[in-house]
Amino acid sequence: MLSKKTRYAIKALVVLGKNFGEAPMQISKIASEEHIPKKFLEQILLDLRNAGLLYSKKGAGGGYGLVKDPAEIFVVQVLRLTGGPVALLPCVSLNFYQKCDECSNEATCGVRDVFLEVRNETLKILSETSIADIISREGLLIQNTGV
Amino acid sequence: MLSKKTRYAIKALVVLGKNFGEAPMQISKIASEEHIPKKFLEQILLDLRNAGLLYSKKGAGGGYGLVKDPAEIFVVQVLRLTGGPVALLPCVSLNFYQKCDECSNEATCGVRDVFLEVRNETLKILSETSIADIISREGLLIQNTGV
DNA sequence: TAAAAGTCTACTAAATCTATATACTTTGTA
DNA sequence: TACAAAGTATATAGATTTAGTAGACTTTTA
Repeated sequence: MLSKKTRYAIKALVVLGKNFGEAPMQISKIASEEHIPKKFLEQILLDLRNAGLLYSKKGAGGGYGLVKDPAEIFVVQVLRLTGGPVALLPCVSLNFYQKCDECSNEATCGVRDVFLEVRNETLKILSETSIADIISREGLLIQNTGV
Repeated sequence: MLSKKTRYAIKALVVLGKNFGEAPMQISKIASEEHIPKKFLEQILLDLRNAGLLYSKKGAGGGYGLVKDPAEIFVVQVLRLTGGPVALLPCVSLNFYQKCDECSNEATCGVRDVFLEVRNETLKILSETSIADIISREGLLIQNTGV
């Protein structure tokens, strides 16, 4: 399961993606629109800023904005920045690798092999899907459900 | 990430799968072979037994064994029995569904839509892969790595 | 110069996970 | 029949992680 942190980060980026090109957006606006605790969101946006995904502007009229086009920000990046490993086992994680301490031989572990396959499929989707894709999917879903 | 519980469960089933058709196998043997804390493994095997995957035999010469052929036990079942949801978001989980409390409209949520896709791919793999498959993969890996 | 808005660090409460402890029941066999 | 082997059941402790809160500080604009 993704942590709340990761989920909030994605949601915030989607909102900022819709706002791309406009004036920066305040934390409190994002927080209230997306029902995210403001203080928690502050920390998350700061992380994303320090990672170079967002710019920020202090003072009156300040806020946050995307540095890059939402089509160039991929979901997998957000997971990694917010500490959510893609893999289901530490021994198949690219960025959060750890040896399974109960496993005697990684190279011949059948369990690992299965979860390697899962990771590859997951990674494929998440590294091909951008914030812009999420936004356009929402458009399609709204059409299809007639909401 | 899968919990230790889930990982130990899969490992234990693989060992029992290799032993299928033989006399029941003791907890302590499985525990020492797979480097799993014995007391913890006891609980896990008991769960798997109560779920109908294993039979047990008390007393001297007792132990655990698979009820069904390892080819008929799928990884997805083990995840579910040991509380490891397949989905990365509660709102796309089939067996552990929960509404995202920050989400206003599930039907048109683009984030959800992406993780629905991830879940589908993951589910496909895990519900097609059996304990027997894991065992035969190990055989292949041993050949390929020349160990 | 006051208000708006982000920055930074620390802290806490709750939940969950992992593991251990203890006492009990059943079964086989010497 | 008694003892040892082995599973059953429940409780609990310790560690870690997660989610969220608090508060004091800095920058910017009007």
